[in-house]
Amino acid sequence: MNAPTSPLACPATCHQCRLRQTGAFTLVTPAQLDFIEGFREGTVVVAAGQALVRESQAHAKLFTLYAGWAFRYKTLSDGRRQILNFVLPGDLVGLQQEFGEASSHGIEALTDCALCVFQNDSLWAVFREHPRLGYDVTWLAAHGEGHLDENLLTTGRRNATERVAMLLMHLYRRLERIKLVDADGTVAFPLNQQHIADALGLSLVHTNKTLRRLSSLGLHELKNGRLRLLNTRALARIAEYYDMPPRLMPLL
Amino acid sequence: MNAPTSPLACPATCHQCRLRQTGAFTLVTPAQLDFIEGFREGTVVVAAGQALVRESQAHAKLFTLYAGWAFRYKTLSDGRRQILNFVLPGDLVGLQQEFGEASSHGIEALTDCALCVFQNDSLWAVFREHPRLGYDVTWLAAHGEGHLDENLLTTGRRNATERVAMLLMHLYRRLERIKLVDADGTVAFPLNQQHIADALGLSLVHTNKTLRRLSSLGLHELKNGRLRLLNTRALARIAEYYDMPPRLMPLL
DNA sequence: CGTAAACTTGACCCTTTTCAAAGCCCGTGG
DNA sequence: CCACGGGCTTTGAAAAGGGTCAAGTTTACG
Repeated sequence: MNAPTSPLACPATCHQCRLRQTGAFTLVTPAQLDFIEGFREGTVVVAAGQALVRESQAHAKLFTLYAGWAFRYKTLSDGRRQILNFVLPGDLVGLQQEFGEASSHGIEALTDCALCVFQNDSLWAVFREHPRLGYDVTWLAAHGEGHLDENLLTTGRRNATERVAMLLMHLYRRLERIKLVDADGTVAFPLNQQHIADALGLSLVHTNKTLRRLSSLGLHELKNGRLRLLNTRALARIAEYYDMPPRLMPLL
Repeated sequence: MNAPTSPLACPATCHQCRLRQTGAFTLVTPAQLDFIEGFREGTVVVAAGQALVRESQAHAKLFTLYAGWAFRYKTLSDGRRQILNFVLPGDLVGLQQEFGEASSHGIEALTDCALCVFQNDSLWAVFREHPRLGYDVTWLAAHGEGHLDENLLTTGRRNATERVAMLLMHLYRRLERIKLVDADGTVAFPLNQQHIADALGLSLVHTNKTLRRLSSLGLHELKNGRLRLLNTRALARIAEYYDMPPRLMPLL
């Protein structure tokens, strides 16, 4: 079993949270921050490849990813898998289980992950005692729906080239917001081609060929687990990706 | 212009709401019901084919569909359209716009619709004054995400037959919950094949052929705008549709 | 009745899938 | 230091599921 190798673990207190320093998140009052910290039940580190939530699991925890990548997915009985969305630092996950939707999805750590776990069964307390935070949770849920809408358009109506372009643009922009783009313009990109295929509703082989075509056209470069976009104009045009001005997001 | 023809308009007060009598929704206290009614800004009737929300519209209203069918969709510049989900009576819509997600989708009335419109900009008041209702809104948002997850699995990984079977089962079950199935086992089914195609990420022609195949196998019957499922076992098996025991849903 | 919209069907084409096999990268162990 | 093996990527070739085109046919309705 591979133990997680020095993953940026969550800081002891929310006051030191790296994420809040990125400028991507809404400001909170000290009182709210204290409350959030109290609501936090603990922090966990999970190794790459491990399940954060199993696909049938009825009552999973609510948590915010602090560092690393994860993904939500569903599978059919014969093994076909659809990745629903990627979970990046700052994302709140587990609302659906919180409300007892057993239907559900699995969540798997793509890289070593650090996460802040919240108390089970006390989400209601958040709403009761800090309506503002409840409102924020709803904001996040609505925002997550927006991502799913986009992914649905992608798998339902875009062709292979457009799908790949969309994925690259979308992930890159999300990483950019939380200041995960390196000075040299590259970002860590831990997905393998199977993940990309499963996220886009394509086969592995066709994903490979499409990826290859885009990179040979000079649109992107993907090596050593790092992604660099070489022609964002073209990628955005192909994908019809319109990035709205980045808005501040709530962070629990 | 076709004026809406006697569509079950919303009752004057929420106390007479037909939906609350279906047993599908959670009970609310009289105080909460009064609050909801106060939060309701008015009721509107919209004719089939009209837009409830235009696709670029920045600040749309929040509303609950009272009667009729609608659907949320997104389109690409060349006209390809993806239907994201169908909106049935009791569904709350517009959260995303409420939070200023301009990205967004359009919503179109599929049949004549009656809806309860809530006050703009005062969703926050709901959370502040009735945390319980805020919690319910979040529940609904999470539940909606569950639907999108399922649709994403469908368009991403199911084949044409499975997709159609899924759509029929899913809609039928939803209608069943809100007591819209007739005594003879049929339900009103206002979708045309183009809608089905757009929801499933298929072409019109292929949708037709698939639908035809399923009905000639005796799995369903679709005529005069009414749907009857003749072999739910088979349909459920094909689609891998597992309906969880119906849970009570909040209703605003 | 006549017209338009919606549904059907057949034929052909193309994107994507499936199958198969190499090649590559890297960590492990002899 | 090098052989071995496993995961991931690349390629080629063939098959298929689904898309596109082009007519019909039926149904809804004014």
